[in-house]
Amino acid sequence: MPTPLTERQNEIYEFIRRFMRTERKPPTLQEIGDAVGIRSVSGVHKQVRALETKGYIERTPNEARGLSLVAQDDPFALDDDGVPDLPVISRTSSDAPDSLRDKPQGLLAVDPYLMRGVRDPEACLIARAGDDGMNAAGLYKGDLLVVEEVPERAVRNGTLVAVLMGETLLARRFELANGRVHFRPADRNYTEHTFPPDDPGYHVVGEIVSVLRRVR
Amino acid sequence: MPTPLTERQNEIYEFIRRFMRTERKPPTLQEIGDAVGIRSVSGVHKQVRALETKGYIERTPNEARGLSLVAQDDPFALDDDGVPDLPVISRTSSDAPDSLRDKPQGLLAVDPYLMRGVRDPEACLIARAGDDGMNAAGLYKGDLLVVEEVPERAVRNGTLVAVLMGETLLARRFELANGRVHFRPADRNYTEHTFPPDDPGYHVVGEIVSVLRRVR
DNA sequence: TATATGTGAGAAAATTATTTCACCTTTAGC
DNA sequence: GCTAAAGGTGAAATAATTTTCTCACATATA
Repeated sequence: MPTPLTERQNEIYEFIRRFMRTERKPPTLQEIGDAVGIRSVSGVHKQVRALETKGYIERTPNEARGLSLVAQDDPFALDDDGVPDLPVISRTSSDAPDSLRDKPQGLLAVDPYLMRGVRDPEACLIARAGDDGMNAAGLYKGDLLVVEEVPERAVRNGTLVAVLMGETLLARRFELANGRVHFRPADRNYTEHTFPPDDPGYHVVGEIVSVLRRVR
Repeated sequence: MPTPLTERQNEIYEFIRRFMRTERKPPTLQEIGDAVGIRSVSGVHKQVRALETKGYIERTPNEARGLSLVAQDDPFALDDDGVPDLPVISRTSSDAPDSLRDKPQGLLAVDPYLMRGVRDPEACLIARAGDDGMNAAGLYKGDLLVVEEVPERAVRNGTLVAVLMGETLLARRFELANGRVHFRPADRNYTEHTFPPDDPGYHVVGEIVSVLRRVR
């Protein structure tokens, strides 16, 4: 995900997730404070606002328990009937790119119809688009991208891929030309990234299979 | 199985379940009242207390959103908690607009996360966008639109709607101005449609909740 | 006529979110 | 060593919300 959390912020974020899973509702500010040891609500309020601005939670003003996890951890534990649950992934600075699945933020059920052409459903995961560089191709920042993990050498030329640049995950068109790897945005305002193959500056997660987006 | 519920009580109980599934938190008394049509909180309070004494829910006194569902013997009561399958609809010339659900093309599982804000998941269906008039808003021809069926008078101004024009289903922005209904495309190359209300030339299916698209 | 059930207005009581002010620690820069 | 900025903590008061309570009325049924 975008900005990394401080140790304290992560402690609070983890508590919120645990609480929602067991209690089936979001905690209040003082419940958070009691749990992590902050005696004053305003202290909690500040922390929670930090989580919000960093994009980890969403809040509804003036509403009791008015917060929700952004990556939608599923506290209601869906159990499925043939519909695969894919892990929603995010990344913090300390994670290695190839251990993305280790701590999924949550699970999202995806109908097999939206995974047509996938060779291995087990290799699929969901990531959020980190910028608007592919708007002209119909992909927007925040979109949930269903991605099939594929080693870079197996990526077909010209396909849409999810690629990690540092800590942000981007959707781009993958092109290999003249021994160089190009990541092409659909929008002229965004710059194309070019690397020698296997440069540590990027990490191809896989090919984009489908897109899910909440409209309202 | 405990005491049976009256019709009204069941209506309220069902609302609570739907709400908790899509919003991931219990509703407040006024949210319940607004939804089922009880103008006074005390009225709702009484109803909710009845649900509690009959053993359908549990409550924590003085706590905001302090209610939780009690698992019933009936396995479907709490735990149809699976992923809802929505009908995918299309239209042929002979169908009446309001019988869309009668012959669904198929079913598609949609995670509740993609139905946030929906009042009634039962009223949701999936339709395909029939043209590229909303490309600039990120909707493309062939996209699967998750739509909450809503009577036209309940559509909020400025929302994205799915509307039938003859036999094609379009995504458009709905605007009611000067006693006329406007369907605005996002793209200048497409013409805006304007009608007097309830003109037979169009049929509003409902509000667009989310978008699903296969990329490859 | 009782009795049970459902509805509702209005206000009090309790909880919850927000704001204001202040202080402490760490870190980077000079 | 000093200073500024950023991150974290906390007390206290206010604002908004949510729950709870008190009263009343209407309808159906035994």
